[in-house]
Amino acid sequence: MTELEVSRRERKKEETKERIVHAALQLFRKRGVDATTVEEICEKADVAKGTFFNYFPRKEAVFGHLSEQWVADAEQRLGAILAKGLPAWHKVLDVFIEFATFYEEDRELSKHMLMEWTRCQHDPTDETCRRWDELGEHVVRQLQAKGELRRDADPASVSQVLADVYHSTIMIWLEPPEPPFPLKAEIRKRLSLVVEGLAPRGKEAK
Amino acid sequence: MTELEVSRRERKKEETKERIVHAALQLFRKRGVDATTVEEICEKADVAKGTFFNYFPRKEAVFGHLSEQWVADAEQRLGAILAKGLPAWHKVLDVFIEFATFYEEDRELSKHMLMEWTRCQHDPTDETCRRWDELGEHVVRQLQAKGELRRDADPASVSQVLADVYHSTIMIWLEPPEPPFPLKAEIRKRLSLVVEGLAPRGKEAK
DNA sequence: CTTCAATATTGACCGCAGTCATAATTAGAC
DNA sequence: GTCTAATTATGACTGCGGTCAATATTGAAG
Repeated sequence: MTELEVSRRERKKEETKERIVHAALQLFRKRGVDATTVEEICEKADVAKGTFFNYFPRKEAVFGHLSEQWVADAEQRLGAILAKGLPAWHKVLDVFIEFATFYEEDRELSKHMLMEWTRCQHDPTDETCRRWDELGEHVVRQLQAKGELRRDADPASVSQVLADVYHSTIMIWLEPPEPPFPLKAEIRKRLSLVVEGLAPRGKEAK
Repeated sequence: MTELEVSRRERKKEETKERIVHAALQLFRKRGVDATTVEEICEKADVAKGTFFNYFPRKEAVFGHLSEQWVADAEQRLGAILAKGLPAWHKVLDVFIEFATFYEEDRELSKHMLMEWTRCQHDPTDETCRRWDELGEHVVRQLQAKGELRRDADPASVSQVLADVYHSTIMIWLEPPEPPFPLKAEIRKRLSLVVEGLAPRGKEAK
């Protein structure tokens, strides 16, 4: 078992993980996250309870699997946009707006997903979040290079600020029983606010 | 029992609540939040376990008590600053910077406090958070009136963006084993970034 | 095929957050 | 004082997340 192709073990492992994720998401959607027990998930995935915790440290950690795909997709798209030499900020913004479609589909699920994301956000060992950070910094640096963002601002700070504003806008939108405002418009508004700047300009300044 | 002064009942209630909060915080600090059980808290506060949940819906809800004082203090100080007719943004910033001192003192505790805050943030029935929102909007409107912020920006959005950036900067600072950067400097940097604006100015713009 | 170390699975078990039916206090009415 | 309704306290109990020691499976080496 020294080949490049994955061993049977690896395949089975992947497959089991996939089964668990599928079962979990299905139940989460139907019954809600809190009302779903790990045992129910395991029953549906046909594994023992202990097995679940071999794959995920917490019940909610299954969301991490979604985040992975998420980030991979973002890397893909943003990379493509930046590769062209054109002004890119609006295109970048559009990608994030489009991602928001997912949140609009199942608000309950999205809430828990974002909470899990927040939880992992600052864990230095979380691979997915670190990739997200890398990506953000990369994008900001590129935008700076194109002259679309102030060059004197620290890329890490800027990208974190933008990501925080993005996520917290969604969180605010998710919590109340009914959506309080059109999500995508508000995201556009707030991110633009940060990028365009808040301080008064030219003649408006006193 | 129709007087203005609080009844014995009210007093006892307040006192019990206070006892529980004190016991909880003391144990949280010593043993850590997760390692402290509700029963331990109750033993120390000399009440039964059920009583705890008469006062707080969750173990972590005791932090809400701190948030109350917090917000009251902020209302006080920011009100005073805005009452003077002078330019106020830097003073406002200073208040938040000063508040950060608390977080620097007990990082473990602060982490849980902020998580609890985040949890309540979007609950429309949470009195404390609603007051915080009010305060934020009020401050932004005042700053707009003084010409220190763009007047065309929605006060609610702006204040939420600033609050989010503030809190998430602290969260990032709190999570790793050791502080990754000087907290206060970073808060100043990021909030200024938002307020001063990110887009390139004048000759730097292409 | 047998052996063996590494890896994966299992489910009985534990600890604790949170509930709830019952009991005790309170404060006012009479 | 007694009675009563409303409020507050209580702790036995439940359900579930998460652990872990025991068991089974795997794959390679001999």
